[in-house]
Amino acid sequence: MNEPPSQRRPAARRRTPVEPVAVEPHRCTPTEQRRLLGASPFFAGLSDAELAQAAASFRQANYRAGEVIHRAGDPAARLSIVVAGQVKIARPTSGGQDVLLAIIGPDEHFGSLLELGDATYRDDASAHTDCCVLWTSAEAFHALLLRYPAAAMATLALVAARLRAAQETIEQLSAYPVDRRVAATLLALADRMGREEDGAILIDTVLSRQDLADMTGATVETVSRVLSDFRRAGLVDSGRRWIAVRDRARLSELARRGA
Amino acid sequence: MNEPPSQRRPAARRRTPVEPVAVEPHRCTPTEQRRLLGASPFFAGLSDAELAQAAASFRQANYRAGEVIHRAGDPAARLSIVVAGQVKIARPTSGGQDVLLAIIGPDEHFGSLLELGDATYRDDASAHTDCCVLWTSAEAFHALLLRYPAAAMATLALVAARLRAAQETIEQLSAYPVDRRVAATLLALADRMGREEDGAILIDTVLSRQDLADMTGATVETVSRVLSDFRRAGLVDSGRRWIAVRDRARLSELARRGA
DNA sequence: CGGGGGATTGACGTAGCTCAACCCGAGTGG
DNA sequence: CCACTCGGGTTGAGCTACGTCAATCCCCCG
Repeated sequence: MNEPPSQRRPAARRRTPVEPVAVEPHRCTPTEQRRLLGASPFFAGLSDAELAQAAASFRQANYRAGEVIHRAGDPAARLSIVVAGQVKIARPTSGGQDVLLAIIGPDEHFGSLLELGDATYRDDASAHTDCCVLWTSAEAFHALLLRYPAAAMATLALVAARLRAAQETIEQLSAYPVDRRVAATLLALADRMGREEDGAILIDTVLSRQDLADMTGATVETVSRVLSDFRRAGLVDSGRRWIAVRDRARLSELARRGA
Repeated sequence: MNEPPSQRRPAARRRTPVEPVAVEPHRCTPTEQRRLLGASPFFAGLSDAELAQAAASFRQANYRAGEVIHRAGDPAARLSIVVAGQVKIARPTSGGQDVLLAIIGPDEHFGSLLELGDATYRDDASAHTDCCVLWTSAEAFHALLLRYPAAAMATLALVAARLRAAQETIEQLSAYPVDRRVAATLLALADRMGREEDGAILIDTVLSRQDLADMTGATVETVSRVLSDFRRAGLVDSGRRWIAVRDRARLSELARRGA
């Protein structure tokens, strides 16, 4: 104890704790591709031969953080599965602000299900981190689902899970004030991509106030105020583009029953 | 012309125009049941033999308007397909208010997809009108989907459509003021269950201000004010538990670009 | 004809948005 | 290695859309 003051970090540590996650644009071999697809929920349980066949219709694409993958209004041609990194799905609104609908991680899909019957994408997709995706045409994916019922069931499960999450969001937006929505969003993020970091759960992705605002239907300023309150109350720890949950129990209490 | 004044209806006609839709609790025969299932998107294209087999796992239930079908928190056991009438899916919130997630009509499903992995229902379901549903256990439905890939694809399409609708709602709640949300909701309702009624599109179901408020994340009072404005502007016509769209074009303009 | 539930309207309070100033940590180029 | 810059974050001071509370109205039913 009695460390030199220069070594002690302030009550709320404001320096970036980790973050600079860089996925080097790996180019995977066909074998690697097959392995990745086989490990994804979509094609789990396929035989090697089937897997090879399925994998044949996929191509690979790498994106740098921030790069646009497609824009709302573009012809909806592709179905993509994220292999590494994260993809941000945001819906532009007529007011200019964006609504952040999802951050898609490994083994999750985005893009066009033929089932949706969409002629064009409704959302912007961009690389939230450096990332690598496998993609195929909407038609080819449809054909795969018809051919491998297990894949169709897996897709159904994933879409159903998203529907459930969307309904949760609707409930929140309809019925709860901003602080509760922020709390709930932080908890969800911590569960999906939290990492233990000396006593707190660090949300292991770059996350700006703007992102959080777009996720909760609030403004940057309001989110900033809410986070300041949370920080003062010892619920979270936060800095430039990072947030850690410090007191999960109390935050969860707040998310469920309000301040 | 020059009708006796007693015969002329006021500018905004306030008497119930139609509404009292009563579905007499019909009890359908097994044959009838099979026909209905065969006509539904789920089991379209099955052979007669397959259809008979699928239909065997379904039972029938009739409810009177207002009757509770299941409550949030009940063990999630059933998957139901609406045959006639409408079912209201509402999520109770911790503040006591309800969020109206959907009004389910004929050939649509509600309840538990096994895929969701829910142990309990998350929503209340109640008969919005007198209605008739065919139901089966979540497990049996799951088995049917595995057995008939076409049914799985149809279910996927329906769930995907709901996801799209939910995302639309999230966009609205996040980014647009109440009047636009109400306008958009009225248009959607008019499209789904509108009926031509002397120059206007009557939304052909009982619809209270409270229902509309629960659909748009607003309060009864606000919705009432918005509707009064719409009525004064000649956009809609409304009365006790009914609404008709009088000027679709302008209402749609308002829904897209704001007042 | 009376009762009751839905609807309307008004007065008022406030959560959260807007606008604006300012701060600060992290790259960047000299 | 330092100074500059710039994007992200914070904080404050109004303003307003919408919620709350409350009174009144008016269909529709018994």
